Amino acid sequence: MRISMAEIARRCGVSKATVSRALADDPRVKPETKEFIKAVAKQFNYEPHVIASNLARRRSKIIGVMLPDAPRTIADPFFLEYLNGVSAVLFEHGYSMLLPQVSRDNIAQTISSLAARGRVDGVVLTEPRIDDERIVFLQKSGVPFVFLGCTNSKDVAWVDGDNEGGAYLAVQELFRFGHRQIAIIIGERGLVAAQNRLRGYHRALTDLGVPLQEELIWEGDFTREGAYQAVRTRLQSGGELGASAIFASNDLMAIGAIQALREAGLRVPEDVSVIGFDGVEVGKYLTPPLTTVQQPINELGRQVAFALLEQLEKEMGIRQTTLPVQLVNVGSTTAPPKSR
Amino acid sequence: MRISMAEIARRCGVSKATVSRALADDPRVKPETKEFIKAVAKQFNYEPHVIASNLARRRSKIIGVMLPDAPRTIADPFFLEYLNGVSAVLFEHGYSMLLPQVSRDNIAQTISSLAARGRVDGVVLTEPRIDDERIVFLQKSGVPFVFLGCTNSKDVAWVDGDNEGGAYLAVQELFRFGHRQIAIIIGERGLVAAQNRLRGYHRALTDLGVPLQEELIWEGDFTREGAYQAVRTRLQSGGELGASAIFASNDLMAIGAIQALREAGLRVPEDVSVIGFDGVEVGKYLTPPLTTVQQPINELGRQVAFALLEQLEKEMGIRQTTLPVQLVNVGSTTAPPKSR
DNA sequence: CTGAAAGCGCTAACAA
DNA sequence: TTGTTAGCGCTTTCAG
Repeated sequence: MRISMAEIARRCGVSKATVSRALADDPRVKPETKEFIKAVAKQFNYEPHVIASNLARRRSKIIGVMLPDAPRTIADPFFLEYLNGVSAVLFEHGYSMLLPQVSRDNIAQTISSLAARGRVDGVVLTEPRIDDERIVFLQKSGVPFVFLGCTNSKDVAWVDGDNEGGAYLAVQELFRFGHRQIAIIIGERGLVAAQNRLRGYHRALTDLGVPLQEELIWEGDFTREGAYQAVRTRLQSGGELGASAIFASNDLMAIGAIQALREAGLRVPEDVSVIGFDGVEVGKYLTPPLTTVQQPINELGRQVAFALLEQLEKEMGIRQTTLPVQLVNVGSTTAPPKSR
Repeated sequence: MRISMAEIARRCGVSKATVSRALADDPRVKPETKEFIKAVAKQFNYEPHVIASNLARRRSKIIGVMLPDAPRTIADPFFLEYLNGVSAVLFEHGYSMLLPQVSRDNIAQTISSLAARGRVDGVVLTEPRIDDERIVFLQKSGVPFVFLGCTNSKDVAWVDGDNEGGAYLAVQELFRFGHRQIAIIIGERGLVAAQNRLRGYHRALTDLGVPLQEELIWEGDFTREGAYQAVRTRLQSGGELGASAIFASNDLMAIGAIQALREAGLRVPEDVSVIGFDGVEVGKYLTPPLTTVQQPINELGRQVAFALLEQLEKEMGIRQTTLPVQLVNVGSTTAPPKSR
């Protein structure tokens, strides 16, 4: 227990109110008094009690940050880079992050205790699902919130990379290389992002005049293991992949796919081309580096934070932002199809 | 603004105190009253105001978590896995995490505002430096704290992997493969972990009767770029590496080293063997998977949290724990030296 | 420019 | 078993 504001006030011969104002640089305090108080505070190493201050102010200066469930989070470097962007902006503005533990089956409870009065000033969420139930809870609670990833609900703030456009780019690039049998490993159905990337794939093929083939749409769940299994199964059963190129809906799945291909003796990109989505650091560590649709991951985090702060501090309306994506490392894990 | 405890009390025709007790399951409250109050609270969707409650209780139920500076954090997947372990345990016990932004030059300020009365109940820190100045600040502040990584100060709680032993294992394994020219890429000098891994390297060579060679100790900083440059420089200047095997003090550096080697046309492990340290997920994604000294990363996080909770809740003394490490993927990026 | 006083919403003696 | 009474440490009207 260290010194309190009351104590400082006593030692300065002024009231608590004056100390409070002086430390907040309120212009109504006489300069000399202010200097004096500040000096005394420094001398005693006074630090205001944030909790009490927040209680009086009716705010917490804490933002709740919801990441996907544990298994995804730990495996996906995307979220670390994202988190870094979020936290950088939040801290610049004096906010701290609260990372609650969430599991799929107690969403309602997590949300409501997170959004409980006074606990957090706002919430940022990731990976909206189609008709995400969290949205209802949050709107009811009245706590401002922003999603990383576009939602299909109106009146919800979000920031997202151009999922559909990115997928389109990837498929187009594979087509340019000469591929006509292009498979997609989709992400967990139910996630808006997975849906949009699939839509980009569809649109590209249609525009390019390539007939859609249901058997080239492979189920994945955004994890490396999922994609690994998806590819492995195909190679084991038929022996033939049926595709000369694979567009994986995220980098982790691209990595899993590549592993499965190599284990089966297939070379990347000589035998099969692979493109990922996200542009995580890890992709650069591979040999060769992963060809992928790069999202500005860190910037996504920053923008999410900004969007929330605008709601909190500037009382601006909700904002929906899409950031551009770009293809990187073209020709690294991509090449023309093997001629027969 | 939702309903308050006073309001619930009024509606139940009891005092705030009784409501408070009822909701805390205090046995002194008559069962019927308790049930009734709980029912009313539920009906109104009452959530206690955590901040106020904590103010009254003189605790925050928040733990400050200090990670290394931003550039390291973002690049090193180790910390995400670690963080997951920490947070899991903390949340099981009702604590939240606060991740402050830290930079090397405002450590004093960060620590003191973090440890300021009431803000956090305890702090967990990573990567102790030799004679770490944070320790002094923390001890002065009186806030309980635990380090991930052993310190050279007495009376400090910490949890660590067996750095020296792990390094010893790695070198021993390379020796078994027949290597005699074993280089080490060390971590940032000043970090206790870097020092201990180097010590293990020394001890192993000495025990194995291999003469120490200063020119086989390469400077690194625990980043991929640092190790990449370290290896690259060597290959460019002399052309000869001077080593048939490399022990990198962490996985990220092993990855950087491998990149530099491959760019120079050297194969891993046929031409040069590489062993890392940590056992991060990413290592498994490489082709071939990285041979490394695996630490129980998630468990390290859990133990750090437990050690702190013991101090907080059980008033147990400080605890120092070392967890075992093990070599994994032997023969993956390691092989006998090339015969000439 | 400064102070007094009234809370913020809850907990915890101490009484009853 | 319950209520009363003080706070927790700070901010913020409202007077002066």
